[in-house]
Formats: sequence, C-alpha cells, structure tokens
Amino acid sequence: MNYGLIGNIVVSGNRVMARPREFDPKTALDRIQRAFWEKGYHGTSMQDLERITELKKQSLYREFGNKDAMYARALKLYHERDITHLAQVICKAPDAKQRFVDLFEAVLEPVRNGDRSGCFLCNSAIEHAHDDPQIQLNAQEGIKSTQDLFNTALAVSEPYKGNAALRKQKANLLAAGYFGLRVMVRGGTPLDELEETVSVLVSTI
Amino acid sequence: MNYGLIGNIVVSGNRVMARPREFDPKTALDRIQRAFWEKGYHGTSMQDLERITELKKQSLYREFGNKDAMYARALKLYHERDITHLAQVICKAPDAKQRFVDLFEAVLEPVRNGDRSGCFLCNSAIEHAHDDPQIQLNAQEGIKSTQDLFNTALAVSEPYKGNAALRKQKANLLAAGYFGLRVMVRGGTPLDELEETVSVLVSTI
DNA sequence: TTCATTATGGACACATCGGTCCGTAATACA
DNA sequence: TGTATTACGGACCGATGTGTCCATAATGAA
Repeated sequence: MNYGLIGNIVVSGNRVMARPREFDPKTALDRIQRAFWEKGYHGTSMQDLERITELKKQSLYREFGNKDAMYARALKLYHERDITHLAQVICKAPDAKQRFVDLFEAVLEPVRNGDRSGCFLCNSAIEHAHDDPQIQLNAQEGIKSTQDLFNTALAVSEPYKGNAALRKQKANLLAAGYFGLRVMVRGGTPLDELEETVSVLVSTI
Repeated sequence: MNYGLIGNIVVSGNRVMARPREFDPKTALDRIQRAFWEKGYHGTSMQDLERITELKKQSLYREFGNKDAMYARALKLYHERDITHLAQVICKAPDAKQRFVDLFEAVLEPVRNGDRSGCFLCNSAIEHAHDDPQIQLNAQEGIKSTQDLFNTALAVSEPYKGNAALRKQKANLLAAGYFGLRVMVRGGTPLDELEETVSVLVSTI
C-alpha cells in the first residue's frame, strides 16, 4: 500500500503505519481545484481552502506542500480529467459536425447548471500570463493540444479527411471560437446568446 | 481654472490656488491602466503603481481616491480609448472583409511589438467574474457592444447588408473568434499561429 | 506497551497589503 | 507678507497573506 507523496517525502507502505488518513486526498484536491477554477489563484486564500476542504491548514500543507503546489496540482487535474473528458466527448459521434455539437453541448451544460467558471486553462493563462512562465507554457501547450484535438476530430469526415490544410484551418477557427465562447461564459453572456454562437460555430463545419 | 475631481471633492478654481500640480494626471492614469491591463488587479500593488507613475502614494490617493477607483478609471479609459480606437479602425474600409482585416491587424500589431496584454475587458471579466458584479456587468456589456460593432461593420456589404439574420450570425462568429484570439495572444500562442487564425477568421466573411 | 503517523488547536513569525496621518518644503497668488 | 495647495519623506495602522512550530490527543500496527 503506497500512500504516495506527502510533501516531498515518499512514505513507503512497508513501515509501521499508524493512524490512517481520515480524509480523501482526491476529494480534497477536487474541491481545491474548484476553488481555484472559480476564483483564481489570488482570489483563493488558504483560509478559503481550509473552509472548502474542511481540513486544517496543517493537513493541507502536509498533503500538498504549499499553495503554489496546490494550484499546480489543480491545473494538472484539469488537464487529466476535464480536458480528457472533452476529448472523449468529441470522439464519440461518427461525423465531424455532430462531434462539435456534442463538444459545445458539454461546454454549455455546466452553464445550464449555473456554473460559469469557464475554462480553467484560459483563466490561469490570463491571470498568470505575465508572472509565471511555467503556467504560460502550460497554457500555450493547452491551446496547441486543443487545436490538435479539434483537428483529429474533424478528420473523421470529408472533406476534412482528405484535405489536411483545410482541416487545420477549420480546427483553428473552431478553437478560437471555442476559447472565445468560454470567455463569454465567464463574462456572463446570457445562455441564449451562447447557444446562438454555438449554432453559428457548428454551421461553419 | 478647474482642477477637476480630487477624491470626491470638487476643487473650484475661484479660490486662491497655490502650488500647481507637477504631474500630468492623464499620463499617470495611462501608466496605471497599462499596469492593470498587463498584470491584473491583484497582480498590481500600490507599490507597483507608485513605481510606474513615479508618484508617491499620497499623490495617487489624492488624485484617484483608492485602488478600486483607479482600476475603475483604467477600465473606463480602456473603453473610451482602446475600444473606440478599434471602432474607428473597423469603419474605415469600404467593404466588410477589409474592415475585419484591418481590425485583426490592429489586434496583432501590439503583439508584433512584444505586447501580449490581450484584451483588458476579457482579462478583467475573467479575474473578477466571481467577486465583482459591477465588473461582470461591464464585461457583459463590452461583449455585447463588440458584437454590435461587428454587426454594423458587416452591414456595409452584401449579403450582410440585406440580411439581418445572417449579419447577426456572422457578427457573433467573428466576436467569438475575436475574443478567442485575444486569449490566445495572452496565452503566448506564436505569432504565425495567430496570423493563420486571423486569416481563417477573415475567410469566413 | 511502544512507535509512527495523523489530526487538531493555537500561537506566532514575517511579509505585504491598502490606506492614513503628520511634518516640512516648495510653489503661486492675493 | 500670508494663505492655500501640492509634493515628499516617513512613520504608522489594522488587516490579511502564507507558512511554521509546538503540544496534545487519537489511532492502528508491531
């Protein structure tokens, strides 16, 4: 049994393990991520994290190290879970157009539930563009991989299947529209306007 | 002679005026705006503002009130100057397509000069979406007015001139792409990728 | 029991934050 | 000259921020 990383010290399982952890690190990280996603790095204090995780700060520091590490973990989780989720959504339907209908529906679905957090990747890129080169690099790669994802999603149907140049152009167009849409979500654009924008985006396919 | 607003107190000019202001409030506000634009509200401290304006904090407080007021003034200046600038750019050319070529060129021009601040409106919307309803409202209106601006810009040429529904759709598409593009700028996307995205956006007109 | 670990409460260090106040010098007009 | 205003230096305030330390209790396995 491996308890994983605690701070920077690896705790192996073949030792005398005493009082077990009472909280679930995954749900803790999940809540931390939600906080950073909604309110940003500066907008989220350690007090906030204590409150929403229902953990004391000592436990948080023991588990994750420091605030920066928590933010990095949150961003990583976003990539591993939420981006991957979109990647799965977009590859289900058998034709390109329907794929993007599904994708944009997955984007609007949280909005219908009152969640206007937008895109964590975009948010972090904008908040830390001018002070954290690591996050900037992460954002850059995220943008790139979104374009690539859209590209492969288009490749299932003609004329994109047989025309790589056209495919890349369309992928870029859809990616720009996608990022813009997510900014509009966070910016408070009414749902019907968002839906209209989605339908126009899809109609370009 | 009217020295305008100092804090909330109007200083009328028919009194014995003594030592005149030695700095230019406009250039001070200009630098304040640039700082907020680049680094955001939380990322910009009063110390930063003192440094970049070359003013002491007492002068800043006397002139603008407090940090929130400075940020509000910066946002207002963005609307009055930078948005208006785009509005002028986009209305020069005689046909719709060229108008958006000009617009996107105006967006990329700062990037060519190494300025990747992006869109102050988007940045503020994302940073304050969940804590300041006033800024959220401002962002919402900014998004709306951008769509409207694009709409009127399209109205100069057929088929948009005679087809309001099509015009609105295209305006929404271009607006989403525009916002996405500006996020990509701040996210560090390479210039050639940005140019490619622009050319695809323009080609939809 | 002993030992290693987790959890908690509380104090506290240290920096930074926005913001205020005071004393003093400089400036311009009456 | 006196008066009103601006500018500056510097001290200072209270709040908040991240992060550490310590003592103590709880827990489970050897």
